[in-house]
Amino acid sequence: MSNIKPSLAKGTRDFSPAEMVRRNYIFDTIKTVFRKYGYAEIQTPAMENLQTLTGKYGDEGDKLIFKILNSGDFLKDPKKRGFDFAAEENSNKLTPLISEKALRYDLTVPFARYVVMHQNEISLPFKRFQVQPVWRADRPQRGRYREFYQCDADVVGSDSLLNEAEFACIYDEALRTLGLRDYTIKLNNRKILSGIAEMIGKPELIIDMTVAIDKLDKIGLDGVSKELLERGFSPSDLDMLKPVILLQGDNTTKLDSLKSVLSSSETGQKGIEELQTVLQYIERLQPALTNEIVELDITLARGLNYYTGCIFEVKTNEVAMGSIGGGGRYDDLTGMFGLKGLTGVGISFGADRIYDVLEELNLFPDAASLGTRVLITNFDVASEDFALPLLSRLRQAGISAELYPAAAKLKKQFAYADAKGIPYVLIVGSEEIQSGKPAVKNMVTGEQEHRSIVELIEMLKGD
RNA sequence: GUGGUUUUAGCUCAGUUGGUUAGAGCGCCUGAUUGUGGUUCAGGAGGUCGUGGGUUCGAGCCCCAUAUUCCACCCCA
Repeated sequence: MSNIKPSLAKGTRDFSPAEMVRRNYIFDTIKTVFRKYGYAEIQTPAMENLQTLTGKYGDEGDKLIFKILNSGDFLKDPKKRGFDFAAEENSNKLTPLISEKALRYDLTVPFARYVVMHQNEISLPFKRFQVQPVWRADRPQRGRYREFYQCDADVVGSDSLLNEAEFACIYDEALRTLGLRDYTIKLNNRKILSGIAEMIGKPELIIDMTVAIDKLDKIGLDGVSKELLERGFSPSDLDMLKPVILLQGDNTTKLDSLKSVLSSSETGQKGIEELQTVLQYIERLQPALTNEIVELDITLARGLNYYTGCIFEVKTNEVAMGSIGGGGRYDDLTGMFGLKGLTGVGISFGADRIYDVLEELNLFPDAASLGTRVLITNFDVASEDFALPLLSRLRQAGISAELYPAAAKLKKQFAYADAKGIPYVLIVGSEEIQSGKPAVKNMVTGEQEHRSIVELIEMLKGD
């Protein structure tokens, strides 16, 4: 066995016990809110058939899918089919011959596959949530990993805009429960963007238009104008676009101005109506949300091309960080798997980014109450004999307890408790065994006193 | 995929134009304290300088390749 230096695969991370406590706190909070709104959890495999995933995320996305090499002699198949290694310029045509499986790239496409495969068992509307890792062969950066967790909630088979409104509430409730105080839930509608493109008379350039104006807060109006010109828009198009992009005021004001600007576009009007309905629903569900936190943002485009209606994006205003969540409606979610006419709408929380935000704002609750509550020190065989039944009694009472596994020096045992953040240490030496009252030391205050076992259990339970 | 950047002790980082034996803080271990952590004091261990080549009398420092970290694009959670 050669001496290999241990290292992590690029863009992946280990999670220590302390980190897991915090990550689970985030996951549990989000899951609890999902359940509260009627979403049920599912899981799908880490790997899917490559065919299931390719072509769903665009050319860029396909490149970022982690493929799994076939087992055995994976070159056998291309050889048998007469694959001409010398003639092919790149490996694209070889890929399907040597790889049949890939790691999931997101949770939405596997969910669509799930719905189609289980259509006879599920009843519509079907509301599911899913918290699992996804993998992307992207170049890692801060807040950007090759393995990261998505927390998705989607509903299929309901075109009601109540779903959209409830997602805004879910975002609000989860983020508020996690301790965030200043965040914005941005809302837009793909139909409005289509309407704008129609208005200019260049509906075919909608993707180019949205990609460019999505960058407004990043590169400013001048940057956006420059990019629009590069992408095939004329200066007169820009004159028509500018007032729309720079729309100011509260949500009602924005919608009113859009109504007149997009009066010629049926699609645009539809989008405005949808947003109005969503905002009305939110107002009745959670009046504090409207205008305070939910903000209509025409420049919000999001990369995914399959959104057809409402689009969400959530940003925190307390820390400089990319979006911590996003989502939207996609008509015909399952069409790619042969099940037509099913509409879906969903959102996603970026748990890894939320972690960074909570850490920066110091919002994680004290982890001390979650680990071992009490450590029993170990002197010798006699003290072990006394400690073992006590250990069981403590655990039966629901108290997380440990006996130090060796008769090490007390100094070492105390240092262990200290390093692990265990708040109480029991000392059971010969005196304590005789009296039946262990000494209990509070590691925070340093106080130490003798307690009967009954008193001890009461104290540790109540605390 | 494009351009830059980082890598030296367990961790965070110094290290002069290329020149003896590569340093600090924190952490770790031992003792002061045979029944007491966190504070204090004394002592100690720990480094193929990311990896592989090259230049040189001599390389942590210069050159090439490669991996890795972080950053800006592209894109995205």
